Amino acid sequence: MNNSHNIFEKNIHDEIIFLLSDIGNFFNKKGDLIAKKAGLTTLQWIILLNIARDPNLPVVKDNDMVHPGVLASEIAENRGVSRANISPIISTLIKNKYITQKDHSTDRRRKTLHISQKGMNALKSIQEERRFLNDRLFDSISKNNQSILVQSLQHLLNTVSGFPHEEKTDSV
Amino acid sequence: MNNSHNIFEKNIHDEIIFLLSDIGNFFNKKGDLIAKKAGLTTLQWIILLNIARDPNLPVVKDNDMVHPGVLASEIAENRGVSRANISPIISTLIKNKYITQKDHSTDRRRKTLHISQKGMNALKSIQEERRFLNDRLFDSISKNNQSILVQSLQHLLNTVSGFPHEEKTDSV
DNA sequence: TAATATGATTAAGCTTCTTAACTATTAAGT
DNA sequence: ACTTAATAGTTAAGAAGCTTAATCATATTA
Repeated sequence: MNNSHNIFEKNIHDEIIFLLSDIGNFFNKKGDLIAKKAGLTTLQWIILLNIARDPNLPVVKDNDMVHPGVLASEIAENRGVSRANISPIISTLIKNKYITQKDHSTDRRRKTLHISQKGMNALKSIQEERRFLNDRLFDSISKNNQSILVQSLQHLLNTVSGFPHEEKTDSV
Repeated sequence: MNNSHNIFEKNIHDEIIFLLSDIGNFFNKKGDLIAKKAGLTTLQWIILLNIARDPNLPVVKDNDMVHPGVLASEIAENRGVSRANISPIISTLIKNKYITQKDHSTDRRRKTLHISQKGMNALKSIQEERRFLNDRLFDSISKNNQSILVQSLQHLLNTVSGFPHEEKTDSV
């Protein structure tokens, strides 16, 4: 085997990053297939989950106490994408009756988003299939390692996204 | 707080999936910024790493013993994407002298890909910046948890990608 | 030899994402 | 109070990554 051109060292950090990138890509593609059965694209589905406040989503902020419903800008912030990216998808979801839009009570720039019964039904049908696949996926990873996984991933996401100013972080 | 519309249960598997998806997306975007400094898109960079055989990439197959260099179809398989997706990017990389292409010794359908000095230099400059960021990123995750992370992620990737026929898998 | 499979490419089109420009409304500064 | 800033949302134009289908050349197999 000729490895003379291989200047790279084995490095566990790089390895983890590449694994995360590949797995993320895979789930985004696989999500496509499942969501498509309910007539949604992956993004539409994720946005719908945000509006329905799925408790398993990594959430930056939950303003349910401040106002009922969800703002497009809050979804964009949670997803780490631009508002411009969310906007046309919201329009489609409204047009297809998965969600409704209301005027904010005091701030007329804002429009709050609310999931409809049809949207809820779509999420439920997707959820069933997902739950089945996911549970099988984690079958052979121990409970203990699953909880280490969650902690480490939350820590990584917090570090790379919203909180670059954090000086002290808990070790995991 | 009004949670009457929240029919979803807290579920660690869903939580992990969403975290993986978000983190994957983030790294793909962040990779963009770093790769761009070397004049590459994320995909170009990943493909270049495949051709240079970075040992940290999750690899399905390494055919270095079968033939020197890398085939476009091997890269597509490793990345889990179609050959059609890879093709124009290979052309660009050749045009920009990051890689070279040679005829396969015995099979004239095949074209083997080889990284050039310019390609190697680009990878080195990207690598430096990445190494610095990555090491900081994992600062507060213990060595032990890092190795659990690698094992679990490898297991997940193997399960979801190439090996759906596997009946028995090692517990991690 | 004929049918089939493999490797690579091209064309057309979809989804996700971006930045920039725009409107409307609210908040802040002086 | 009045001008300036920031915030919420939309739209337009375009880049990147992906797909399937069609095509061509070469290899394999039956």
